Amino acid sequence: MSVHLRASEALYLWRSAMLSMVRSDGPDLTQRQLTILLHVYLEPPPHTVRGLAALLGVTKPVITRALDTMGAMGLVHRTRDKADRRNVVVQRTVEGSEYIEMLGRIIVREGEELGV
Amino acid sequence: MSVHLRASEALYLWRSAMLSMVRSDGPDLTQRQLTILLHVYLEPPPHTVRGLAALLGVTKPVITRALDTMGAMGLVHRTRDKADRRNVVVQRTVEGSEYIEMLGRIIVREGEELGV
DNA sequence: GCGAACTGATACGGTAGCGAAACGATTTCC
DNA sequence: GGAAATCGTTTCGCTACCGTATCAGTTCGC
Repeated sequence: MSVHLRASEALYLWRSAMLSMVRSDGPDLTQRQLTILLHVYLEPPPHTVRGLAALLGVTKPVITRALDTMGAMGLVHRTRDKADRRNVVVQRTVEGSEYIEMLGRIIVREGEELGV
Repeated sequence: MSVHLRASEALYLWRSAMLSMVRSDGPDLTQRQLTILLHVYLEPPPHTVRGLAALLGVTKPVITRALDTMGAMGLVHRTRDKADRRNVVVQRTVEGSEYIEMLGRIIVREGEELGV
C-alpha cells in the first residue's frame, strides 16, 4: 500500500471525489448513510442496527431510517436473525456492490489525476 | 505527491475518514455543503452563487441555502461585489479554515493508519 | 412460567433539505 | 432612457432527516 497523503493533497482528493459524486446522477446519500453503506460492504458480517448505531455514535432510529431509505434504493437488504429473532442483520445486494465499486473507481480516478 | 490508491484502499480510507467525521461533534454538513466548502477554501476566489451552482450541477437556491446554513455556522461569509452589485462573493472565515484543517488532519491520520 | 431486559421499529413535533417558479435589484444593450 | 438580461434571494408545496419517547416482539434469568 502506498497511501501517503499530506493534508493539502488529502483535501484536494476529497473535494474532487465529492464533486464527482455530487455531479453524478447517483443516489444522494447523507454522510451517515454513506458511512453505514461503506461499513457494511467493507467489514465482515453480521451487521446489526444496534452495532451500527454504537459504531457511528447515533441513536437506533437513525440507523433504521437510513436502512429504510437505502433499502428502498436497493442498496441494502434486511433479514431477521434466525438464531436470535430480535436481531436484524443487514445484508449486501448486487446493486449496492455496484454502487460501492463505482465509488471506489471515482476516488481512484481523482487520485490519479492529482498524482500526476 | 504520492497518491497511489487501489479501489479497496480508497474505500477503506473513505470509510474511516467519514466515520471519524460522523463520530466527531462537528457540524453535520450534507455532501453538497461540504463540496462547496472545500471548493471555496481550495480554489482561488472569487466564488459566486452562480459559479458554484454550475460547478455542482445544481440550482441556485441550493447554493443560497447552503451558504445560509454554513454562514450561520460561521464557516463562510457573503459580501456584495462592489464592481457588479448583482454578484455575491463567498469569502472564507477563520472558523471555516480551522474546520477545513481539521478535516485534512482526519484524512491524513486515517490514511496513515491504513498505510502501515 | 413470568417479569425483566433487550432489539428494532414507530409516532411525534420540529427542522432543513429539495425543485420550480416568481421576485427585487442591478446592469447591459440599443 | 427604457426594455431586456442577469444575479441572488424568496416563496411554495413537498419530502426526508433529527432526537425523544414509546411500542411490540423476543429472549433471558430465576
